[in-house]
Amino acid sequence: MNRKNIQRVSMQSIADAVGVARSTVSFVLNGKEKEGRISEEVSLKVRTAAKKMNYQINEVARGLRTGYSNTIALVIADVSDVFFGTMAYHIQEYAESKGYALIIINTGEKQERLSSAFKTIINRQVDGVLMISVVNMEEGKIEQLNPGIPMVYVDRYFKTLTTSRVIINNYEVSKAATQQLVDKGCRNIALISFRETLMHILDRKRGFMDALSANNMLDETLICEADYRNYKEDVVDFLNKSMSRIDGLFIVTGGLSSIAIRYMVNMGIKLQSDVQVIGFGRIDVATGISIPYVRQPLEEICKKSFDILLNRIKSQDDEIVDCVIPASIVTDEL
Amino acid sequence: MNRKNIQRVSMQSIADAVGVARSTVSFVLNGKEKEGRISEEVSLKVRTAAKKMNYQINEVARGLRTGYSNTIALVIADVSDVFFGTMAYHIQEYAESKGYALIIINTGEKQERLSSAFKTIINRQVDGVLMISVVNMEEGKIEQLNPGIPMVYVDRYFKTLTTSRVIINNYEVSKAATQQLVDKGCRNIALISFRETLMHILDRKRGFMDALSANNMLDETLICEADYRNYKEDVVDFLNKSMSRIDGLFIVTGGLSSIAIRYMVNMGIKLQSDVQVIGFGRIDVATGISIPYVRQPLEEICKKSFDILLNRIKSQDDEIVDCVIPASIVTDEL
DNA sequence: CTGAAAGCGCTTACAG
DNA sequence: CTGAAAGCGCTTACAG
Repeated sequence: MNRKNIQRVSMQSIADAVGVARSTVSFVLNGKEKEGRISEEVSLKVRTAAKKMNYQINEVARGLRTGYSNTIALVIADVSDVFFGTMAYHIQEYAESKGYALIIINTGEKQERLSSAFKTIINRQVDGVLMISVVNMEEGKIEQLNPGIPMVYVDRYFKTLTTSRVIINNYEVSKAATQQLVDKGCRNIALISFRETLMHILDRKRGFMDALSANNMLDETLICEADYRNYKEDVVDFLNKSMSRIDGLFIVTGGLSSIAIRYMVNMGIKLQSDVQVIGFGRIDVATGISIPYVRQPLEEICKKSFDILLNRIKSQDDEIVDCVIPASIVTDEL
Repeated sequence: MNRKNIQRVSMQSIADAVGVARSTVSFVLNGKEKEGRISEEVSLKVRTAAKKMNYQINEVARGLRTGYSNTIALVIADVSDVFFGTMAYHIQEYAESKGYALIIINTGEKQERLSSAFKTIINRQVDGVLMISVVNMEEGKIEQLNPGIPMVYVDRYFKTLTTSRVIINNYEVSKAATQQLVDKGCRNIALISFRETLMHILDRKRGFMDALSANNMLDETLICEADYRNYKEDVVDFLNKSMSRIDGLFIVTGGLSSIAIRYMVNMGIKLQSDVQVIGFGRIDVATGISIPYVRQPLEEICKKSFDILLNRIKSQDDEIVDCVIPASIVTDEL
């Protein structure tokens, strides 16, 4: 049974109204008058009729015919997280401006949900995927999870996987941030990070360690690598144990920063005097003190990712683009 | 030019492999063996082949044929906001479990973007819309913006518009929250709200005012109605002017709470001793003090909204459902 | 019990 | 310069 309650105007109805073939309507409305060798006059008539009848193309029909749905998918752990949500926002805005709809798929960081995501993506003829992959992925499995359509990895990436990607200069900015703690006079600097196989986390850790090694200050007992399934407890445990020895703290993600700073505020620790902190991403915590952080240019990352993806979709070449966008260390006004 | 690089298995290829008509395949794979009067034996062969060949239905083709895309849209101000992002998360999860994909459309609270949203929705044969409408909508305009497909208003609603909706008990819970401030001994209780035509905001204000009137405590000069385009400044201005006179504060949204609490923390005001606060939505601010708030049961709201929408899509009846889900006042542990 | 056929609304190679 | 026709991958009323 077809959906009868919605009567839409099709190219055929315009063709009937104007008195031409529907192929003519299609050529005109797609701006291919040249290709169809349609006269100025007919062209104008079609346009006018289409506007008057308020024609809206049926993307589903076009999609079936052309193989392109003008839809892209964003695969993400959890849109309700500010970091991911902000990416989703920028991507949707930009995609819309380019005529694309955005399907969002949450994975909850679960590997098995990636394959169901790809099923959806294939079923719906999604044209391309912006992928923020899943935590602690087994290296071998990633390659298999290739839907065979254009895909760009955003923010997170894998060493062994050669796909286009857009990331920030994780190593360099982390090294600089750590050095900044040293420059402020910290001598016992801790790292709060994840136990992870994702490269961006490893790069941040490497930046931290190289900076401290260069200053002969590395103390491996001051490195906390939380388990992502249990990171709140892990961070709190670490701080309970080590806080008294720490005068500087580098934290590699926004989620971890929230936890650590909440803890310190609750414990009455004086931020930026008892202990200097630098986090990743704006600290969304009203401490009454401004805390420097690594600012990731999310809008730029999203637009760049989309551009690369779109180019890949349209040109069908298989060139792999590896784009690094520099992040900077900033301190917001209160 | 068709997309040749992806070779997918169609019902036809299964039909060829098994040696039946593709209509038979369709009946079997849709669980309509009865309707197509297909034998057990053929049915089994088809299923086995489909599994072996890893058949994935083409939803675009089915959509064109049936008129249903198995896609719903969430229209929202801004996914990067925690409140909206959390809704998006729950809706996507639930929709996926029911076989639906979720398209997200941000409006940025702009009226004109609603009509472009509806264009997308129509173009893509979206089956239904979960609508979190736009701020300060002109009443007359809402009715016109009807895409003619099933729609459920979520959280926000209009007085004059009769559509299905899922909301919380804004009036009652706000009255109770305000009364709670009175019970704690506050005598100069302020309201921070928006200058708005949306009913949920008006209801919250009404709850506040009725509670204070009943206690003979209403002071209209302690009501701040911020302009949403400029709400941060408006809130700060109000607090600058009135903070000294206030011992209780009721704040009607999470966004406003953030601003107000940040301000107070920065000014060194002692929360819950200098001034008692109750907000809407969890206070995402590490103050070292736990602040009570109105907890909106977002997952429940989202599921209920989706259920109502789905029912409307499937049954095609025009019954209007008006669902009120009770919110509660809670205080989280630190 | 099963298959051929029409049709959803497009696009585009082809014929005239 | 323009139109008839095929086909994208499905669903389903219909004929046998």
